Amino acid sequence: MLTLPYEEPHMMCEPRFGANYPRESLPENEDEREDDQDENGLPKKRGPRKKKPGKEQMDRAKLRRQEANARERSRMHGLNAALESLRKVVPCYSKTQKLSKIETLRLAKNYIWALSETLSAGKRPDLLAFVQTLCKGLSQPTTNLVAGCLQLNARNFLTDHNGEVMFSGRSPYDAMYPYPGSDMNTPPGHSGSNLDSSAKPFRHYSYSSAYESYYENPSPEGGSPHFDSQLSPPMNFNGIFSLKHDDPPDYGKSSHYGMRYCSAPGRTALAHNSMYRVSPEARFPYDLHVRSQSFQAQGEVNGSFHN
DNA sequence: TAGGCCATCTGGTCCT
DNA sequence: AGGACCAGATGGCCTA
Repeated sequence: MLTLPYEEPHMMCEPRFGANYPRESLPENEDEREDDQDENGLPKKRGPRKKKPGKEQMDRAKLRRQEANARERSRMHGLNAALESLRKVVPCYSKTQKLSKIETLRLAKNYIWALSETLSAGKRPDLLAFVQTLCKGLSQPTTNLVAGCLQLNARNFLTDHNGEVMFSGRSPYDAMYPYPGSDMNTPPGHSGSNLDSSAKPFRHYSYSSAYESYYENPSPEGGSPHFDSQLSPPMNFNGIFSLKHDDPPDYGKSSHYGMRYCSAPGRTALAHNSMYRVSPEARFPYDLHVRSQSFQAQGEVNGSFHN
């Protein structure tokens, strides 16, 4: 049903008028419309003539419409807030380069799916498959973003001359985002940061701790992992590359891709299982071919999902 | 400049 | 009757 909107443009509280109707082309007053024709110029059907609303009803209708608009705005703001919180728990969160709404939903769906697959498989997942699942159906830029996260993180994932995984120190993001209530493995001089956190919007992703908790306490009695952080999903993959040896001098400059940071209060218990203090062979939840694999991840992901 | 994304307005529908 | 939810329409902003 097409009816004229209630408000005149000058009556609108909002700067913009919902422009379904080209108001300039409409008569100023509904009374001025041709009574014998409908909006298509066709003769109107006869019937009981509608009683014209009085001024009081019109005012009331205006008020109700304005209230409905305000409610709708508020509802959409709530929806956006929920979406923003969702952005924070999917990989590659950035304050500065936000995923679009649709991409956020897609990535979240893929993320849940990938994690579910991992859990149901009950074994260490394959990185590439995980990333491919993560990127399924995403746009090219978002795929690049996700794959870029991996690639950047992989720069900090080192192996020694035997091909063994080396863990050294904190990740740049540990330095950038001081871990609340924890100085675990904090080398002297690493507690602070000379980097402006506002310029490092991406959160550090941690995969291992939650994963370890899950697999080290397989029985329900053993207690489920404490994922009591609002912003931390149960499991994150990107963080597997967050291990650091040397900070690249251009770290954070050459790319804004980053890693998830599980730093919310309440994560301390998990942090004691952190990747930084475990043997990679014994604890690291991932296949250790990730280094070579990850460097081709972006291309393979792109190839897999965008052809 | 075209296209993508977004906020907003709006009327319709459903539910309480 | 009124609120929540939804989808369509439109214009603004930004970027390639």
